[in-house]
Amino acid sequence: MTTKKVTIREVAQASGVSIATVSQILNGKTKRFTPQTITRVRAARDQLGYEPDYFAQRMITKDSKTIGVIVPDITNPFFGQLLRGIEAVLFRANYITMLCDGADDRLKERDYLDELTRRGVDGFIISSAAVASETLREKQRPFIVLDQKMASGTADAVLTDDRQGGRLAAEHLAALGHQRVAMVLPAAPTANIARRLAGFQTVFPDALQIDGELSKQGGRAAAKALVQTDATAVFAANDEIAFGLYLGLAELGKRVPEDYSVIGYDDTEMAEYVTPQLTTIAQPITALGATTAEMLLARIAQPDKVWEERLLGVELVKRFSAKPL
Amino acid sequence: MTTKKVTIREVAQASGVSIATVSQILNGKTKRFTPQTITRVRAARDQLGYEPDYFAQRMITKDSKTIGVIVPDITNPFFGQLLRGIEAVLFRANYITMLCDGADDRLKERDYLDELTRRGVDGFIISSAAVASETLREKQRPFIVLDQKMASGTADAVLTDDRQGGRLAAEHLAALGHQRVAMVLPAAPTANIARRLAGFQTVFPDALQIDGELSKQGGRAAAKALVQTDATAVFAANDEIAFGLYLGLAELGKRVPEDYSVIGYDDTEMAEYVTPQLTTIAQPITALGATTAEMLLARIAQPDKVWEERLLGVELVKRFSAKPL
DNA sequence: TGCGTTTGGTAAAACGTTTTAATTACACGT
DNA sequence: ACGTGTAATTAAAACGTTTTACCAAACGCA
Repeated sequence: MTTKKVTIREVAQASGVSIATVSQILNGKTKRFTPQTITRVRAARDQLGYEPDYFAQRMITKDSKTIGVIVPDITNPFFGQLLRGIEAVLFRANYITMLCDGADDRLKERDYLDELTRRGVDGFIISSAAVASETLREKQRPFIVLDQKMASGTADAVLTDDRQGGRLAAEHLAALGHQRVAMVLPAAPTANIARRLAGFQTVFPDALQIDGELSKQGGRAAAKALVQTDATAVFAANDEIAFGLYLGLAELGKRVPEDYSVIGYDDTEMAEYVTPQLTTIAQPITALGATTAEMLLARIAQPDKVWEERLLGVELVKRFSAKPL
Repeated sequence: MTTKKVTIREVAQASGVSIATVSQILNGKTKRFTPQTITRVRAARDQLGYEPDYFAQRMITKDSKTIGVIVPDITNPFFGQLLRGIEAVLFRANYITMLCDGADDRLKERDYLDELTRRGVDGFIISSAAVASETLREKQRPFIVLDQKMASGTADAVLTDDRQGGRLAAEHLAALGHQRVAMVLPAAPTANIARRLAGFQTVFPDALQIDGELSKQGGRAAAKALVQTDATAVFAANDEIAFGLYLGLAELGKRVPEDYSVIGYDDTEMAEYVTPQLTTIAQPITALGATTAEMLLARIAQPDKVWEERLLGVELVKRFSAKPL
């Protein structure tokens, strides 16, 4: 706090021109100036170590070079990987990402939304179902919603083919000879989870549904309900639940895959490291993040272009948690 | 973008007072005004939906109510949990946290540091070893460094008792009858990892050291080196490595804990869900984050208080990945 | 009445930029 | 000598607050 800030005025002084000149030259509007002045100004800038004051700049040009990202649970490695993708492209475009962990708290997410708006973020990436699209729209900022289809034709969106993912899981189980199957998913599923279920039901119209939060704990608890049924295979709404199932089932003396085949969803890194290695539906997590960020940037650059919607594919990766009946 | 911003001037107009009055009242400096004007102003504020412009405010009062947090790898669940702790207390204090994923890239971390400084963050929480304390100091901002002891008496720090953690792991292994043991850790360990090693060597002065990055991949690769030795037990520098070891060992036809006892470090959530459940040294991860944030806030409130250093305890949690020889 | 003191409030400066319209200087053609 | 055009630069407004010093009116009191 000891060294005081060097201002544009001092640079102007040092190079013997007006502050308007300095501002323009340093912002690349170099057309109208003579080579000498240009070098003179730049030299002064370097020599004094001048950095334009961020807030003063923002007062004029209202953009902030900042994107707000809201995720529901930063503790879930899925979002860690997703953020990698988002953040990488944003950083390359010189944007700073403001990460907000909603912690599954609707109110908190709202607060964040308000505060970030006040702070003039240039756009939002919403990866949580908890924020309604109207709320978002009234903020009058570009936003893109991830993995959560909203009223279409009214916002950008990037989706993965959840329906296909659900079907893939079901088909694999069916091919393995399973007839009685269950899916564990939250009691109030978000749109994307619901689509996974729908896809699953394409093959198993009367699959059992077991309640379970989207977390390891949720899966662990769901195991108790599972063993009461006559199902021989489970489809977990995400990998975290599947991991929970592993433990919950073990606690009840059941083995995977001998007693229960289980299929996860996401293909998070850990899926490969768990025993037995988890058969799961792979989403291109990092690519998902990257694509999202790119689309938002495109929207910011060109606010009036037509709404775009992108669908990314998924695939089944067979490992060892599902076996023939 | 259609509705234009409502400014303090309009509020003043609406309540028939000057903008100075509005500003003061709305900032709680309510002492000098009559109850009626106060209510009148507040009413106008509410009625017009006035929100002070963030950037204009920041131009005057230089604080930004923002903390920059830099982590080396957001993909590692340890940092997810840590962030939970940090973010929760910051949010409660009305601070926004700007999360930056260093992605193990020194240069990127530097860039972030520069940019955040320019944007006037009120302080930094550094959880990565890659940024040097001098670099940090020259930013002239309060900062606190986590789990990484720097030149002491010159910055705040919160540490966990890594040395004790290392010793605990070693003692457990010794009690189980192991004599030949190894530790896997990065070739260029950071200060905290080095302390774990030192503690471990307290009991096993000539423990083998196997190179391995702090990731699942790192552990997986290290397994190959491990099986070349005559060690019967491994101490992994963190849980991620331990998980990697599980897989790597399995790929080589070895079983845990029958062939190798393994002990992890961190007690991340996953430790309980893996099979066999991982014996590990528990750090109070979320508390660690919370404490750090609190200390930084305290420093910001009172920049000249004496440097503080806090040491948090660790404990051994026995599960099933280490067994008697 | 006169005078210091409190009360309630405001004018104006300051924060550090960007941007627009104006100004100067000069060359050129007639 | 005079307009005309153009190239280089700048003065000044604007952005929306907070803060400080000052002011007028009312009050207390001998």
